Amino acid sequence: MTEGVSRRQSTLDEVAELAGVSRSVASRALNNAPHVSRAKREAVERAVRQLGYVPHPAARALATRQTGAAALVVSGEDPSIFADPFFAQVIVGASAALEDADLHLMLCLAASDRGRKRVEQLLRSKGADGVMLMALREDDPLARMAEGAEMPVVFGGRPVGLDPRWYVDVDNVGGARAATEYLIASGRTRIATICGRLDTEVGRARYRGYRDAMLAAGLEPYPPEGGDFTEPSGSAAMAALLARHPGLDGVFAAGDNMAAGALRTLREAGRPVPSDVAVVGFDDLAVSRMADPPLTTVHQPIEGLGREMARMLVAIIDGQDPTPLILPTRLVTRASA
Amino acid sequence: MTEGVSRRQSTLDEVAELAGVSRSVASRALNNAPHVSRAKREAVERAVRQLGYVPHPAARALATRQTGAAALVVSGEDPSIFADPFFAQVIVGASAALEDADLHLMLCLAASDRGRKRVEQLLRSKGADGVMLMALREDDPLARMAEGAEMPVVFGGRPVGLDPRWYVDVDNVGGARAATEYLIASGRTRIATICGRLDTEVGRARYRGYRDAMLAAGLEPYPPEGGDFTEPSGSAAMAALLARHPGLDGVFAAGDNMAAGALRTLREAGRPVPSDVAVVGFDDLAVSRMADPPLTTVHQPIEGLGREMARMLVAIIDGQDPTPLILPTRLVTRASA
DNA sequence: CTGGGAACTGGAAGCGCTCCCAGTCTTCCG
DNA sequence: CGGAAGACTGGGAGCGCTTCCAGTTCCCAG
Repeated sequence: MTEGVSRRQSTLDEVAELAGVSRSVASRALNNAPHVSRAKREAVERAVRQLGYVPHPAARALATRQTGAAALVVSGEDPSIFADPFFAQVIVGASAALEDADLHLMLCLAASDRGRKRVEQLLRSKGADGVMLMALREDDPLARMAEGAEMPVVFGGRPVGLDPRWYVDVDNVGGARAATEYLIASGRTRIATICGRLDTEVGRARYRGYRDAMLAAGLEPYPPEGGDFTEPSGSAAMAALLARHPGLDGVFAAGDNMAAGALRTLREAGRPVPSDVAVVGFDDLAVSRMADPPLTTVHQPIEGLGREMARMLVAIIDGQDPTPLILPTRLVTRASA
Repeated sequence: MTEGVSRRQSTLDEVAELAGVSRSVASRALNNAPHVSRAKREAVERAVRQLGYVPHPAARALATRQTGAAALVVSGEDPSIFADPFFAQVIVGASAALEDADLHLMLCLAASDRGRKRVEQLLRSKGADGVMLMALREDDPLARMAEGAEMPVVFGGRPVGLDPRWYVDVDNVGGARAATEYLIASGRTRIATICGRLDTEVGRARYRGYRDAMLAAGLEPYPPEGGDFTEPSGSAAMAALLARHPGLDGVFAAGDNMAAGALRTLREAGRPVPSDVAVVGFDDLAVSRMADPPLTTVHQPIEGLGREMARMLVAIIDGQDPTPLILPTRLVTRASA
């Protein structure tokens, strides 16, 4: 019961000595491996408690060649891309799943060259047991590094032009199609789109979904009006759209932040939503509920994305070979469309 | 030039052998320590490049007793508290500063008991070189753990009832006072407040600032109407306030999310902002710019908070003893007040 | 009572790196 | 030209843990 508060960090040797067993037995007891008699196991446990012993992670890592950590790397030249609440939710999910596997989470914001270099080091030095990779753009140097890495790598969202072995993605095409179809079903015919960066697979997939739905309904898809998933870019794109196609009566924005920006521009332009222009977003971020009017949007399981990525990674680390996963999306109708 | 792509991870011994030097020299060359002749240093560098050698972090950690990582732990029983974009910004700042010091970022969301246990292990096993601690509540078990830890600990925001040696905080009292004074200066007299959790120092400090300003102006401060920094809580608190004090003409909300909620309730209640009720928030999150009307709020340097925490931690790790830091806040006037 | 196997035990060899230290080689001053 | 300060060098002892393996002990069928 006497929680030891020894100054110096105690070692396994000390535990073994106090328990009157050899270091090997103590080690086995600790990792509850077989071949330890009940008596000694208990003696070791007692000693551990008495000494307040905690194994030294580095030593263990060195011996087992496992670090006990997984990395989540977020690519993007501007670190503020990470400020998008999207990532926070991914992290919540990933963190929970990693906790279940008793792995620590290392976070790498690979924005600068320096940051990328460090990620590369991490990959090559086996500084983690596995990596989750997010927000890759076309020709992202991180993709190549990851390919070469001898380490489990799970992609969050498919990277452009690559077909990785392990990834978790969201049904972007289906979601975008559903959103557009909803707009069409509500009687809109001049439906434009504000799309995300087209050098990302998300951006492309959502545009593809929009276009598919338009074509299927015999409508003319608008050319992509580009945003970068941020609120200001959505606002600007909406303004451009309004200037070019004043007669539009519907907008599918490939992200809620952009949709919020579009809403702001429409409000400022005196175009009531949804009576004049209907707007549908994508993501179902908190902002969609707080927007005015509340945003009809495509819900995607963001936390689930993080969770599944982590789970998949854990499975790979455990020697399994899970199959890629595509998470479903679903339309959430609110007031904006 | 031949980037080696050896399957197995190469070791320092191999580098040394290839360079024709001893392991010691190779090690010194790598860490550019003194006592290595120019020739050998170059030979080592060449060998490193040829082998694509990257030092093994665990081995290094074991030998140096330094892990090369710092942890950011966010406390809170509900992991979704972390979804607040506030933390994302803190992370961006901290990440950048840690990168400068070549430290990795470990993220711990200490929500469950299990999570807390893991943090404790981390603290006691020296699994990181230092820790940044955020969002502590009154009687947070994490505080005690941190006190006992023989590891540099920097607090982000002062914890309730403790006076830690190292912390970075934001001038919450001053910011809240400025916000309230602004409301007063604009002629409002019946100014209520929606405060944050009063079991956190932030919540208390902001209420104190509000109260100070009210008293100084000879006005009667309203009793704290409680929120928990989330949008729904702000909305609910506003509704309660409206029911209790229909005549109020100003509200200071101790957080932008809550302010956004208040705005929503006011809109739904048909109380125009700011003509009828003026609203000031705190945080200057993205939502404040996107709100309708755009929110007058107290800007706090969130990324700076993260950055300074990390810098302070690095300084401590380097053996210095920096003094606590209180970052300034400043009022940003927009349309809501 | 035996022999044989299963269950247990602890010595020892690493894991890959750092760093102390004793020894070697320069170099330069008196 | 002798010698010592000073710059280099590499051997070796760890850092704390896991794990292989040879040796012990124990139990039970024969």
